[in-house]
Amino acid sequence: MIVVQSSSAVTPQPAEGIAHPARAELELAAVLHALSDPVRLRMVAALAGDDGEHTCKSFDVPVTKSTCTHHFKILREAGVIHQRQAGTSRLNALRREDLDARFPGLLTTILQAASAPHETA
Amino acid sequence: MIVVQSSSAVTPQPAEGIAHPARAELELAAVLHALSDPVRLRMVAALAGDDGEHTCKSFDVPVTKSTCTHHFKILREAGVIHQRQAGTSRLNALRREDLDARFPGLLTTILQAASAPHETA
DNA sequence: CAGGAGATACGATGATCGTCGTACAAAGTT
DNA sequence: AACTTTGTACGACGATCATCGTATCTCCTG
Repeated sequence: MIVVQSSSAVTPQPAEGIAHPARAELELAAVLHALSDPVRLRMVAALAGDDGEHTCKSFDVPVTKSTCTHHFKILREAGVIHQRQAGTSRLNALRREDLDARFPGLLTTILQAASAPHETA
Repeated sequence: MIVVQSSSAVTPQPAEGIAHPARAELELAAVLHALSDPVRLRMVAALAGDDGEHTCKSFDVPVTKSTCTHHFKILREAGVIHQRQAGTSRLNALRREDLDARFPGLLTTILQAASAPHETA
């Protein structure tokens, strides 16, 4: 299962219909809303665990596939994650650089808060 | 169930009747949700401006009094603000200490993000 | 006491949300 | 080709939300 990645500048592919907001267009309210759901918070925490890309399947959340897709859409449209197609899978990655540039420290602080005692649910 | 109340005014609700969650009970998701509304974000930013207490009236938000009350309830129940009765007015204050203790840096970071360029709306 | 000011309570309404099931599409695998 | 895997699309549902208008309450002041 080797994914062939081009060595050239891949150009932030729109990937045929997967729309992502530009860095300058990230809205704080949207980001906070995206992170205000326990399921999504868990997803983001998992993504932040190792900065790699995760398939949708690799998340341990108590919802169905449909709901997962829905949550990923919210996260993507808020600019929290980036989605990239790779075969039958869709790889999800945290847009950490963009978020840090736009809202310095926000992501880190929220993830810390999320892993605080009594909040590990 | 029809209750005829207040005909002979008894035991009105003192300031103690306003319920606030304890520090240990603050939930991240609730806080993030409370702050994910532009109007509430503005209110909190105003409260953070000078750490004093603000009456409900003193906020410049484009909603009616009813809606204001609603937003304050959300903020209070999430533990973001503290409300205290003072005469006919209700004084609102940011629960900065509790928030900082529970979610270190969160409030500061969000407020910074809220006052970032392009987000000053 | 009567009136005004500050704020809540109580619907009501239209919008959005979180969840699901089913159906469908694309890319590997056998 | 047929099947499996991975994920989306489309409704649908109950729940919550943000907003408002109006009625009501409490306190202060004339």
